[in-house]
Amino acid sequence: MTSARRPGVKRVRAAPARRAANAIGPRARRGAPEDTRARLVAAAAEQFEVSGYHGTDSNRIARAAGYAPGTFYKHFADKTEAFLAVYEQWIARQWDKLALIASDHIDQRTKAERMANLVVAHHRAWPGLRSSLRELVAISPAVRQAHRESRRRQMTLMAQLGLDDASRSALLVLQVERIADAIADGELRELGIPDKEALGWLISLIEKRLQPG
Amino acid sequence: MTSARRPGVKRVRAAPARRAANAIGPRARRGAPEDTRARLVAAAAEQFEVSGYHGTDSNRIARAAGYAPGTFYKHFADKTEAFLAVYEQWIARQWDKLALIASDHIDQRTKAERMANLVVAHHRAWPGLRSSLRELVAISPAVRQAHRESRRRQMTLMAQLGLDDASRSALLVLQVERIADAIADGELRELGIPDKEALGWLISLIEKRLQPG
Amino acid sequence: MTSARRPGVKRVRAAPARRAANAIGPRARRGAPEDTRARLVAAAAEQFEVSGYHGTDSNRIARAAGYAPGTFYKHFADKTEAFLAVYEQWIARQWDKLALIASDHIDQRTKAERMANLVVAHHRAWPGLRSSLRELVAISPAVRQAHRESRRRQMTLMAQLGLDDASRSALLVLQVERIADAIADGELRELGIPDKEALGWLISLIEKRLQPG
Amino acid sequence: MTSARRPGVKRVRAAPARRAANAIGPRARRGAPEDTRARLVAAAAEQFEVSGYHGTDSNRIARAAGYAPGTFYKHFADKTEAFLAVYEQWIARQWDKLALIASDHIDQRTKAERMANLVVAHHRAWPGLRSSLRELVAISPAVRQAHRESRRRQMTLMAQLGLDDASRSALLVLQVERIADAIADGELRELGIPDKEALGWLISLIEKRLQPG
DNA sequence: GATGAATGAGACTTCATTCAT
DNA sequence: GATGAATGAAGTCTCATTCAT
Repeated sequence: MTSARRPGVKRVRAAPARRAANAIGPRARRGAPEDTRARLVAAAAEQFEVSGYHGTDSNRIARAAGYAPGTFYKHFADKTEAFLAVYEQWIARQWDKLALIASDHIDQRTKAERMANLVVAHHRAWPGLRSSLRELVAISPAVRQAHRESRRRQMTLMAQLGLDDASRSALLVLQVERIADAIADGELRELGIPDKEALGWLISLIEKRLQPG
Repeated sequence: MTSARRPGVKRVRAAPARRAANAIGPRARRGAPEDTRARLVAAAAEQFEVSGYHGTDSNRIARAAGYAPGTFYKHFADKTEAFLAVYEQWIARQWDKLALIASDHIDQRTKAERMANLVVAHHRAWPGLRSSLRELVAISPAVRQAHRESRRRQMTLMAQLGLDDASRSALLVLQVERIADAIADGELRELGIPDKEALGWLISLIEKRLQPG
Repeated sequence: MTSARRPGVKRVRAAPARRAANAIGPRARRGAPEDTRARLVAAAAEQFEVSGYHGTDSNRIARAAGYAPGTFYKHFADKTEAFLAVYEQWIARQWDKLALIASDHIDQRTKAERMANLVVAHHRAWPGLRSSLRELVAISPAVRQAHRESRRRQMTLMAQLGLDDASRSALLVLQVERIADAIADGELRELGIPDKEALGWLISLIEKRLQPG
Repeated sequence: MTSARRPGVKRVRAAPARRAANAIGPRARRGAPEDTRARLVAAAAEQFEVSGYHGTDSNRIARAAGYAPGTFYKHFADKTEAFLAVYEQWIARQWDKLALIASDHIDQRTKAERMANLVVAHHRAWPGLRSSLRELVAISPAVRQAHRESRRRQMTLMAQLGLDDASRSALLVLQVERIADAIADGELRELGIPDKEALGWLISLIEKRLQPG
């Protein structure tokens, strides 16, 4: 499941795919704009994941989604906006699932386990996306702002999950995110720490916060 | 009917101007290659820090160092190689200072404080560099490998500082680095955690590891 | 202390001017890709002819055809590919005309005369192209291979023209080509041999082959 | 002895050879200027042969000869001049040997054989050089002029060898050169004509001219 | 005479973005 | 709404040539 990355910073991409009508993705149907947009976002997510933000070009995203280059710009003002859309979908999906687990009637320990596993799986599936996000947060004001807003929403959600101490919640979010990234990147493994150990650490962090007290 | 040809094979180039019109940096002195390289590395560090890896171009680095574009490529095979050089210098400087503190005859608490402050200061001074590094580690095999090797050297150093548990040392390095990044990025501040608190956390992490036991 | 960053990821590009200031060729019409390609090939042929392969740059070819630099690379992977296209068109045109003459109901002598004149005229019109071709055949595997394949097709054509002895046909092709080149280059003239004499030689070479027996 | 060529027009050269003191060739001794020049010419011949005129850079020639880049320009005004020097040496050597054979007291047939073999061997040893020459003759006035002068000298030599019909001598030179090139290039082989047959043709061409009659 | 660090014009190529159809 | 041909600024890298030492 580890995604293929381009071998260097130098462009070495999948061959430009010069198919007949240069159709790359599934044949696009003329249809509801939301569908088109959804297909574009999905294609963008995949391309960003595989090649990174800078290694992905908007024409390829469009083609991968089954559209022509122009269509991309009918739905996004520019490439950054597409990245933002991808990020928002990514994070929304994670929090939807987290909320679902939170609302389950199971014991705190199991909840913590499921949450930790969910987050780690989510990060592991999109390491390239995560890494592009971190870079863009540092470099693009638009992405940075979106990131902040997303964080704020997370805080609200955590409050709804019953965590009243904002400062500690913040710390939790940050720690969980960072550790999940490290697991996904394989950094911990390389340092001799088995994923299981790191996961255990994650679980206990979450559990501690879940139990009011 | 014989077609006109260009006057010769010689490309008529303007004689290398005494002083480039678009020179940006300080006048370059002709000198030892190490000096030139050092100036280029310094300029590259600054440019990468300010504009990120992808936002920096090699010509600008050269000009900022006071040289012409070609000079850059006399010292680095490509932009990645220059980034690597910057990274290596960055990390070497940090660890030199850390080693110095470690060898000081002061109590553990003070040592931990100084170390934490040093690392945080170092990260705070170069947040853009850090962020580019993280992206390149994810995308460029060359950078990833260099990063790994650097980590291995750090482990060796930590062992020399008297930390015998490799696994825990690894965890320490990772945690410290991540927290320092978070402080430098302002992520913690944004989440309502004052830098001071995070710094305190860092110090206690280090201190715990310093005291054998 | 947070360092200044560039305003965004978006590279602020000037909007594509309605009509490029440095447009050289005729106004390009948006149209069928084949037309664009044809114009590019024609422009490339002219440029290669005038300045030689190494003296021609792809941007100039594009501009001469009435397009922007990028358009060139929509149609050719690189400069070599463009050269190949030019060569193929060049040779196809010659052989089309030769086949036409061959199918004429005229006596052998007249046929030989027309063929010789045609070939010489064709070489005389493109001496620079011929000379670049010879260099590239020696240096570029791609061009060399194309050249060989073209030769093979010529052999087939000659067989269709009624020449059954392959080895002698081969010799004929080579001799004709070489002599035509020499006439076009003016080498023979410089050595005191009038073009007419060389042409006569060419004609008799062809005539001898045309008459079975 | 067939020389390796670069795989395409795209630069793919032997690795830049970053040896310690970037010495590539034999250690150069400070000595008579003629020796230095001779070494440079020899190195240039080899480089041009292997990489072609445009694929060879003057710095590499200098290094290959054991000198620094600047030294190259102490001996040649530019790259073309170096190529000219190589060409002149190449042709002088051939004609020296031809003159030697001519003055031998052997029968005409043996003379013709030796001459043909000599010329073919000479061309076979330097196909890359020949091919660069042909291109430069077409493109560079300086090389073209040198080529013409060399031809004129050849005519004089042929007259001294006892060939009084200038026009026929000219034709002989041209034919011999062209056929030798074709053999060296492997063009005839590719067309199914064994080198031996072509060589036989060459011999009889020469023999016919040698015998006054 | 030799050195070699430095030069800088310019070649090739990419890709985000536009707009006429 | 979709298309896709076209755009052109800009980035990476090369190499013939110079000149201070």
